[in-house]
Amino acid sequence: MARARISDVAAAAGVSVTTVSLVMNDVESRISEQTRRRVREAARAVGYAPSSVARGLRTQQTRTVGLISDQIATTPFAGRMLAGAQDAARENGHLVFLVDTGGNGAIERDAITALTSQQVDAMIYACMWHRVVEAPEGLPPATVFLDCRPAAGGFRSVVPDDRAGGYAATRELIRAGHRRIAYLDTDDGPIASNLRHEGYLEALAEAGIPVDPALHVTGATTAQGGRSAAEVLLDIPESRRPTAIFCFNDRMAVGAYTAAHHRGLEIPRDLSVIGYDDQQLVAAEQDPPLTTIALPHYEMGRWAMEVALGVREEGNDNATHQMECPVVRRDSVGPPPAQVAKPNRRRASYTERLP
Amino acid sequence: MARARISDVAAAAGVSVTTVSLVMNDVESRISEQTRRRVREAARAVGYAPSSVARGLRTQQTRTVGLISDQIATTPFAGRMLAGAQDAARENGHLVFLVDTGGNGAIERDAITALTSQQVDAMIYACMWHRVVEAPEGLPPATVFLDCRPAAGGFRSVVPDDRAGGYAATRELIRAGHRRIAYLDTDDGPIASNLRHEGYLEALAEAGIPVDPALHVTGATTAQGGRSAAEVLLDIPESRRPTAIFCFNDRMAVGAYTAAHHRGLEIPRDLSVIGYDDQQLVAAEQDPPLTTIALPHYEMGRWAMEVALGVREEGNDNATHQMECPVVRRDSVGPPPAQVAKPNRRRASYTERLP
DNA sequence: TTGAAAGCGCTAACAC
DNA sequence: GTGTTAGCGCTTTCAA
Repeated sequence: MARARISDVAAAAGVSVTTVSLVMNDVESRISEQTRRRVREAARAVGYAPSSVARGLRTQQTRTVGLISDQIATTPFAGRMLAGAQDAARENGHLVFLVDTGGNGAIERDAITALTSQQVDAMIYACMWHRVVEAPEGLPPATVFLDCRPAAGGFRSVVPDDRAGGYAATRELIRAGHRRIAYLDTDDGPIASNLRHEGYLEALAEAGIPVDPALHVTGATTAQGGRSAAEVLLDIPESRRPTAIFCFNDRMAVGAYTAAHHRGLEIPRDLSVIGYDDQQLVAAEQDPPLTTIALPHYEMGRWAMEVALGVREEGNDNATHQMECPVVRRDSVGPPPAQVAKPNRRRASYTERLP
Repeated sequence: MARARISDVAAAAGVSVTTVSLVMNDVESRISEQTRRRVREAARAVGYAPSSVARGLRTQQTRTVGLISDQIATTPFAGRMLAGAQDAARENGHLVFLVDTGGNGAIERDAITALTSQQVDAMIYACMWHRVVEAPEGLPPATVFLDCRPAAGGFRSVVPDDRAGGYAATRELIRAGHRRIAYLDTDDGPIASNLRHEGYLEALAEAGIPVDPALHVTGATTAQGGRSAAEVLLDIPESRRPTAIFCFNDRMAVGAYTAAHHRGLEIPRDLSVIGYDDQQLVAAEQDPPLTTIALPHYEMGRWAMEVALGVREEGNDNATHQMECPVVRRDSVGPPPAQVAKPNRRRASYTERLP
């Protein structure tokens, strides 16, 4: 059976289409309560669902948003970001078109064309990790960049505050009593790498801890990469060896765990470790559960959508919004082992961050 | 500046809108090559992008698909499934509306209404793990169920062949020489749990291996759950202790690793382990990398989309399509340790499955 | 080989 | 309080 049209409802209720339209859209109250009821009943009776397509054509507003992302498939981060964007879209009565380009330029161009043809009300351009990107041609100027920043500016964008995150991670270790703190960095070149390093240096400087270049090592952003880099650190003679390692991400932190275990070092008794990302199914499942810095993916997704839909006022059309990365305390950070003497057996107990 | 309309192109090219429409849609070749060129040039000149909304209203085909899923945020599986669906949609010129309901019934109902109003050409109802579900009201009959099966039937659906997967996993261990093979199951009650168990029993029976109830243990589907359950298995006196463990999923297998390591058992020398899911950032990153059974998420996503769009013919509108779960060989399966005597130091080398 | 015109289902300006 | 009608931008039938 074919879709019911507004005229079917009008006929069934014995009114005009105008009346039906007015009732369905809750416009003014110039319609009598009795008529409203009759219309609504008729609509239900004929199984009427208004056509968003016809409405979109008429009003030139589709109540849809386009979300272009480079990779949803290969990173498990995507979920939270999409969830935030989705929730905000739903709360504002919008549906989202999701297009995953896999980083392919041709697909990206086609996606922009297709979404433009669909006359989406707003567009979001998302990356799955913090990056600086060339803004592709054809994006509407109101596009919001999510977890990335357009190289030439000109768009609103939201990214994590990696510098503050690096600072917070290092502060966390300093506060636990550490002075020989390593930064297990990556050489894969993400923009976050430098930013977190800056935060690390800032926290060190603030605490009056001299920088030891030997404590800055690098590796690939994998468990294996983290393990190799951690081994370099643990090879340092004990007097100068780090008592705590701040890892670029959770995966590398897992590698640091492995390296430590292979030398009989127990975490956090002999070595404190802090990660970054708060990656689901990774950070919390380690033994001991990994203290880490969370990327505010959900919040960034929500922010981007709200700004894109215009429900959140953001003054500058050309500004990058930085979002805080909170510390998630678990059990991989404790006080440093007692100097020179026997290792200190006391084990700090940290509790999981409350929601 | 406002969108260019088809009439703008017509005016610019000095032809009628009919001609422009015909050219833009590559209909017949009744238009002279010269006119075609003129039209295309004019379209480019005025920056014309046809309105899918107007076209959708006219043709009653929107070239959009609705994909409703219960959870994209909380499982890292989603990505591959979405990627498969996306790719198939794109290849067929369709855009996908993604709605994540978080399992909330009210949101689900609203989503179905919204997608119906958008007049999507097809609909997919996806779960993030293999389940039997109550089909919600209002789904079009042509909806395809992805990674789940409607309890009452009546829809096409695609799910992983968990029974065959359990069989394959167990076969893999039998072929490596094991006879005392445990099934580290879950008591969280997913439908896959029983199916994989059936496959396990079938492989055992086929090989003439008697079933030892002590080798069937259960736990929560987490690393911690896997660890506790594995400890029960490893507490069994060595003569009857399993030499291989088939784990319900990769996370539980990680727990089995931990339990083994805490007893000084080396994998795969002293104990072989096989997982399920081939979960990214988990299976491959273990030490040693975990041999596992892959869930065909990408393929299922693609299958569902192709069937939904009608580009793949599937006879029965009421049939459940089962998809193979391939073995992914890594390094956690080897021959059983030599009986009674000293452990066999030989270590089997398996190579990663080629793409 | 090309064009005129109807109409997809809805909203909103205007008339009553 | 309610109804008539034009028109959103396109496709497609029919006529030339």
